[in-house]
Amino acid sequence: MEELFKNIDEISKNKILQELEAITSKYEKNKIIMSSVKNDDIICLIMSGHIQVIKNDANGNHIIIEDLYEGDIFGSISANISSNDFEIITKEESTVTILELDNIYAYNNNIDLYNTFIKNLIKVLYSKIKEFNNRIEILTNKTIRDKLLAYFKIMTKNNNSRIIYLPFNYSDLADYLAINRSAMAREMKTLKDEGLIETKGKKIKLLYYM
Amino acid sequence: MEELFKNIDEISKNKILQELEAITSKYEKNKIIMSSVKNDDIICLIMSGHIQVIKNDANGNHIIIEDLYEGDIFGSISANISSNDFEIITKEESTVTILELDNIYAYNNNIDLYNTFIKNLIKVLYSKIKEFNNRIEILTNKTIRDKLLAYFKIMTKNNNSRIIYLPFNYSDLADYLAINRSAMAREMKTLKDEGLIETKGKKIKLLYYM
DNA sequence: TTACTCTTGTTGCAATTGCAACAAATTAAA
DNA sequence: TTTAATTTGTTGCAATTGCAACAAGAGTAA
Repeated sequence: MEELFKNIDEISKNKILQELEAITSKYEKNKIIMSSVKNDDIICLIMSGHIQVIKNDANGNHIIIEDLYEGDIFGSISANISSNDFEIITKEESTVTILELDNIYAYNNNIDLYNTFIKNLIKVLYSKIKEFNNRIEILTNKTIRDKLLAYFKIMTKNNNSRIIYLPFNYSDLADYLAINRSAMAREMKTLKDEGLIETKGKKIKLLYYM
Repeated sequence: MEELFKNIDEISKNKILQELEAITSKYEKNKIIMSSVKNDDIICLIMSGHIQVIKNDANGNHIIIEDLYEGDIFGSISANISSNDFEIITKEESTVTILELDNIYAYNNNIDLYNTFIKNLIKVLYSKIKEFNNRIEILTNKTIRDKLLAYFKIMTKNNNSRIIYLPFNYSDLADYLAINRSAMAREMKTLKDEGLIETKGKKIKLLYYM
């Protein structure tokens, strides 16, 4: 079960969702999600599936802002997601639940249950912040090489292993790092030639010390 | 009063801080803050002053990760802040309070007070996420021009005005956008020459429609 | 197997950016 | 006010990156 409902049984979970007037929707693969919620301050929780938040800019760049799986959240959070050039796309059939923050604040029944839920929510928000911090650390590097190395470093730290299994293909990785795919491929080759990494498909082995 | 203690009077605030075993420290201007807290999951709240989280990389780049004022939070949040190349620097004399998440979870007295505090905390975390989302939107642009325009767009949205007062100098702005200062100055000149903006010191007036 | 689609590797070239260095302007301090 | 320190503007040049185009490879479905 997702982190947000940790230590909460199925019945209580449904009760909370109902009392918070949560809206759950199911989407087929490769569909663009449109929110019908007017309120800006919402939390969208992925109950199942795989979703990406994408930014398409005027130059035809296709950037992966977030790559999300079960238990992850995203928001209208970015006041920007409502903007034209953002898209939320299902990469697999997915189920999404939308919670309005105002309802969460207003909620007052069932103190014990509420407390558990709220604490879980804080954990979820906190880890989102951590994740974004990592993302920012990567993106603030000026060169492609440094972005790649920063990405490797964070993956290594998260998985406690010097062998990285990319969660997406190289084209998507470039979109995630906001760099040009072929320029990235060129730099990957340099890293290999210098003996810093070895790759086999989506498996990358780091050969240097950090 | 900061958002975190909204609707909480001074006495109750101190009570909460005490019960959460919060540690408050005061720092002179231009000091590097070192945390003595071992725990990774902490929330550092700026009670007063001005603080920057800085990343210095091997190439001598000096990046402003966060620019923070009273009421803002930062964390060891980035698992990276403990890392060598991160620095937390006071730009003015500042007071910082460190809260451990575990203590917040464990807290159980005084339900009403706790509830108010927790809801405030959720708001604070949520707005941090929004802020980071904006930051990521800016940083994922490939060109300096697009980074500047994205920055202007967000500033315009936040302040609901097409006149922007930069919160820092141009050198720091470049560090914040993770771009080279002189290359940024060059691009600013181009924007001016094209009649898209007018500047006077730290005041920037947008002349185009979005 | 064959045909088709999607992903990856590679390359030359143009555009953008970083870097360094210095002058001009502004701000702060004595 | 005078001096010193910091910030801003500018430029040429080198390095990096984006872009486009295409070949090679991998994966899928018929």
